[in-house]
Amino acid sequence: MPEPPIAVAMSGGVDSSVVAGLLKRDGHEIVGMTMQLWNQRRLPELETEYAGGRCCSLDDVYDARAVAGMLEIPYYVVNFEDRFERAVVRPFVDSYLKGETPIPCTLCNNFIKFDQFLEMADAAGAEKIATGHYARIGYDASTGRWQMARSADATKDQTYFLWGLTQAQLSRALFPLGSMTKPEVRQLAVDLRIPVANKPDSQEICFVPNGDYAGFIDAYFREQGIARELEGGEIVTTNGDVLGHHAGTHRFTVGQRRGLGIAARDPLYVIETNPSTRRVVVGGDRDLRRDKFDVRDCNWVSISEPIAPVRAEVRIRNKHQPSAATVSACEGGGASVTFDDPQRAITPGQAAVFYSGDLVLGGGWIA
RNA sequence: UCCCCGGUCGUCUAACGGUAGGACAGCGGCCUUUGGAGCCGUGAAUCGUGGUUCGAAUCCAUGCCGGGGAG
Repeated sequence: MPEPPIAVAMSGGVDSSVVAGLLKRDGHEIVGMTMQLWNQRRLPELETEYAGGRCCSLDDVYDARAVAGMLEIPYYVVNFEDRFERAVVRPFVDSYLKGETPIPCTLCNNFIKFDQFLEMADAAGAEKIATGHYARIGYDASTGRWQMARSADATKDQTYFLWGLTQAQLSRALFPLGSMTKPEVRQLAVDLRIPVANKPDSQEICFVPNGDYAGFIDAYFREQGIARELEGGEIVTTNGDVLGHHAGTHRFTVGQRRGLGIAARDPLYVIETNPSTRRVVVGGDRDLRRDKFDVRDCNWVSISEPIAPVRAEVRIRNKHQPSAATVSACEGGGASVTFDDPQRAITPGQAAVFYSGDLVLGGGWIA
């Protein structure tokens, strides 16, 4: 009885190509799939001549197909554009207009890569899916839970974007790169004769080609034919003194320094954005620090929802050094978090991920 | 109309008569599978005109502009 195939999500980049190569080398039956998530030509006004390093470009599909061909595995391009727009792009836009700062990568993981892609794997007869994410998954027989831990390569760890995965999703996911370092992966790519071994890592929001997310939001609204009223407003201090004007609160996020255009004795940072008053509040570095905040829609990963407050190291942005805190789960699936020491720029819409050492306890959305 | 005070990078602000410097803002790069942050680099000024002086942002005269004053 042959084992069912493993569906490998192949972006055309080094990491997922190595995953496919590794599993193939180890004798697994695999099927390669590339998710088509966004048509880069949809908003032509955002086109740049520099097209590398983002998902769903024709070059990336070409690369993925070439790797699959070299490995002699079945390969499909699956079109998830509708779902991607509904579950990722629109929430991303709405979030900014609400004065938040979204994380599209986490939504994409929750609703695309570990949801619709699993359905596609079912259709291909695959029980497991494998991706090039840097994180570790394990099963704890004593609690009966799937656990997630930070990757061996701390600099590449992606658990900040994966905290939303459910037990059901984790039970079917394989992260073969979680115990490797990036240099090892690149070396492996050479050893396995993967043609994209030297391709640069992707970065920035995959559906925003030039890094100008505000420009994307504007272009998206124009494409949808939705006219927006004037969005400019005042830039004010925490005391309400007007220092200047801006062209839309969605162009700012908490902690932001550049782009304010206001000269002061010391640097000014965005403290909060308020779409209803169209005000952007600015202040000094010390005005950014807070120790207490709430999260909503928690997902508990390696442990079940705790009844008593738990001590944890909490990360509030991808490259944030997790910092000691107490986390108390609340009614309704949220939690309140209190850092031992105040942290800078705790931003609504971003995620807070709770760790115990390398173990991902869970996470939630900052309210 | 008269009398004071003051005019330096985009902004704020330094410089015994001796290379006009800094901060903030801007711009560029690095970093980064979110947005920020951070780091590195970079352009940019003595209100005009005369004069004194080896040498003027600095001293003198005058004009212009801004603020304040017994009309």
